[in-house]
Amino acid sequence: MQRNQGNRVPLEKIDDYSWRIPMEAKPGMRVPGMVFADETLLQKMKTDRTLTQCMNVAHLPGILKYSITLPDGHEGYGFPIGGVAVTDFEDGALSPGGVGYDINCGVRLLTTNLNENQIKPKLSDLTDRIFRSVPCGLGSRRKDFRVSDRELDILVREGVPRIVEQGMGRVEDADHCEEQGCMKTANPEKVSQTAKKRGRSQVGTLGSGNHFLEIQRVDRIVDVKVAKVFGIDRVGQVTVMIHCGSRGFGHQVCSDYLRVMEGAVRRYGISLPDRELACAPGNTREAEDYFQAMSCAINYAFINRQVITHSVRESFRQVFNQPSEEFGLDLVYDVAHNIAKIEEHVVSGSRRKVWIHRKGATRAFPRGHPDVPVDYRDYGQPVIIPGSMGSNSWVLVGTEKAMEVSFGSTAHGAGRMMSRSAARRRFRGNEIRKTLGRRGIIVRAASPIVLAEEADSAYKDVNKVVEVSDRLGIATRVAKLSPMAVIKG
DNA sequence: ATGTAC
Repeated sequence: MQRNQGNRVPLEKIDDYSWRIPMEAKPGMRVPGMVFADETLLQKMKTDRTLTQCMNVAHLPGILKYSITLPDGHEGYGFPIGGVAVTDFEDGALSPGGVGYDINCGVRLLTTNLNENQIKPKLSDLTDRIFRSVPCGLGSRRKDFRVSDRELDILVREGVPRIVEQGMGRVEDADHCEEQGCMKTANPEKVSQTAKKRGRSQVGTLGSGNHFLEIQRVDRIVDVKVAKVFGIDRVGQVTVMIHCGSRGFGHQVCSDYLRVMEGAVRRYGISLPDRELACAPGNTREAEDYFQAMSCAINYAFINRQVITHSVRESFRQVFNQPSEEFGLDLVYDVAHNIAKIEEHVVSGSRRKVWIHRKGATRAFPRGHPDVPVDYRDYGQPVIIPGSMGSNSWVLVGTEKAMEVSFGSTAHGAGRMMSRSAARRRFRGNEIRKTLGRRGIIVRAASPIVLAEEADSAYKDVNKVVEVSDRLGIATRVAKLSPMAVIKG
């Protein structure tokens, strides 16, 4: 049963990949909506509340220019997943729903100097070893790495550099993370004890759902020059991709502050079309507290991916009996795709400080931007887009066009097409495993149910999503990756 | 996404 709510949302076609929802579509909209998609992806958005939610977001106090839905957009909590909302820094809204429950869910990519044929004899052993050392699945905990409340406070305040100091990484890793792996605005005093308790035993765990760890091969190089700068120089080269977030810690921070924001909505008399958009003006205590707590969760996800990276490097060392540096295993980049930050953008011709919410959206800053790591400054930031299980993933590069039309942002992945429950009814985990096996892909999963929920055909085609980004020019294609082994929650 | 619940 589909509600087809989106059919009632008026759309004006601007070009083949851009559609405007006019301000007149719904009373109370402060700006138009802007949907970046091709005809096919747009049709998919009409089967759920995506377009309605895009319109709802346009009601946020202080929202600027337009409410953006990206090609992978689908229905989420209040805001669509695959969306960008920018508000005025002084009195514009900051909203937990615009970030999502999995704060700083994100992706990092490691390159190796191995070719697929060199890794194949050891692939099964390597996958097993990683699967054993990185706990995955719902509620998974790390037995060999637990921290006290005091240590957790230090970790979430200091982020990746702290983990590196503890011997779980290389000094250069931090430079290849968004925010250098640490939001300086993190303040653990604003995080509840419940969140900390949940977080103590989950640093270095993968989680469940669409999270995964893959050993991949380079399938195709589109932009040879930029690929080389990112450390990708040949088809068949082996890479490792880690996709996960802030686990129970971030989830609890989101829940805690959604409640705070519901109070703020009443206190400041904010009128919204959906209570799931709960927010506070940026210059209030509530917004500041959320930002400081969310910054801790952002750092939590960064260190989570850093500790997992360490486990991957250790697994390579053990399986091949050589130091991991021998294989490269360099960090290309670590991107966040569920995050709110303070940035500067040009709006109506003038430069201003704003709150930016990227929910299921990847930053795509161009060459020359000071926030792009020095190693990539002349080319643009690496944009890493994970596919669904068994499908391709992509590396793109940020552009000036993204700064002009999407506040320096692009899509974040395939985006669901079928609900989890529908996928469970339609597919069997073991069948999915066999299908992947026939394609030569090794699968290790904590639960067969998750395999069914995450079946590739429950998702949109990531290649199409990436194609729209490339055609629009809001991040252009660099290299296509395909899985050799996949570890799932 | 998440110790499937105020």
